[in-house]
Amino acid sequence: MEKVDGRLVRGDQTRRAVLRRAVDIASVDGLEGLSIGRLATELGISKSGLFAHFGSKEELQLATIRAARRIYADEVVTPAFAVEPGLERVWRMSECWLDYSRRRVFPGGCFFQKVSHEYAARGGAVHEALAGVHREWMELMESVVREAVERGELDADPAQLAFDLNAYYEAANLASILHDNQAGYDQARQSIRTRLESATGTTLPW
Amino acid sequence: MEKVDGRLVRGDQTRRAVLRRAVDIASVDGLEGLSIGRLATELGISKSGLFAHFGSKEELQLATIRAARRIYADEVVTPAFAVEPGLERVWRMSECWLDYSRRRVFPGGCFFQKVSHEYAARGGAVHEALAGVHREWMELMESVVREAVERGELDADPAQLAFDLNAYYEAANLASILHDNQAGYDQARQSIRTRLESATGTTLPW
DNA sequence: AAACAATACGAACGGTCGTATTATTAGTTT
DNA sequence: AAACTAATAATACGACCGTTCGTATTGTTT
Repeated sequence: MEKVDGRLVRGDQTRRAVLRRAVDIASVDGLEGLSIGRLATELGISKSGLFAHFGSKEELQLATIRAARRIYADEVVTPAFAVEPGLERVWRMSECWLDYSRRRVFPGGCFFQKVSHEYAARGGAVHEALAGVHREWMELMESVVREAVERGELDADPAQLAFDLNAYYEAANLASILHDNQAGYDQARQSIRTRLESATGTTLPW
Repeated sequence: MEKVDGRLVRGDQTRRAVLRRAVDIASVDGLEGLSIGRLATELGISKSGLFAHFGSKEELQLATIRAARRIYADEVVTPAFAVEPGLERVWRMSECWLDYSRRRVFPGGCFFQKVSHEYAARGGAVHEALAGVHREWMELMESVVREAVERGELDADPAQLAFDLNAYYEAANLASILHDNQAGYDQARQSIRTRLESATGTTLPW
């Protein structure tokens, strides 16, 4: 079944609703804390009916990761790619990331930071999926930086600068959740600006 | 009972063994994944006997945090304070931190990074304890940086530099666990060096 | 030796977990 | 309207969770 000329049918609607709730829960309580019974209760559906959509907890977790990745792409990557490649895009991506965290697109802050730490030291398919997303993201950042370098707008090692920027993002995200304030975002913004200005030799126009 | 002229007595020995194992488990599986039954089985003691030492799961978690804090102090703070205050100590603390992570003092990497993310978005005493340790650590870093600034060995905003350094540490720690390699440590070391050199105007002697 | 506290134990509690099996409802097709 | 299929629900299972209880063992104090 799945789809009928673009319209969603019953099963897929449910699946969507489940995953939308799942990413929110997991961003707060993790992919382990995401329990099938709880998810079903919160959505007002039966545990067994929900379970049938995924077949196993691990499949639910993997589907949740894919759903979160789509949201992340929409909220961070797409808007950054709306501006020209180069330094401006590097800056924009940083702004988008901090905004994505600050706006609490996921109520527990960045979904991937949360669950990556949860599964960092464990084996299994969930770990592999998260390691893959992390690699993918770092490579994306690196390529965005590299475009700026190739255009002569930045003098830096792309991998190194991507590492630094990502480190600022994550530190800000954790601090803001842990202490429930915004101070980390301002510090990160300042660090990003300083880091980019020292790699351009000029003052950023933003 | 507790102690007899410095010698540990039975109960305290058990408590120590429990907590030593608890920090290791929690660094991999979190403070939630740290279950009393599992802990007891691994140590070859009874679940109820172990439980009696703490009275509640939350108390066990809080005691585990305190135990981890002692280890962290021994492994990171104390060796850094063995050298003179100032720039050298800033550098040494960075080296100690990366080494603490790399040596896997806790098998899952930095205990506090792991469990801070676990409890960042939740309420309760465990969250408060972890937020407190985080604040304490950031203030310590800041004061170490400030000493270097006051001696004229560094030109920087202490809070800002502490934020950056801590961000590099944590990014390296996560990358190394998630991808099971050392690349993040080299990148962090490079970032720290560059950051400090740009704040001194000179080349670091290390 | 008697009394007392500290420590550890096994068994059991009510709950929740993920999962499997079986039944029922709803939607589409003929 | 009947037949078929996809989607949801009901029920049950064993495993493990944190916690409580009663009891045995050990060590200290009197």
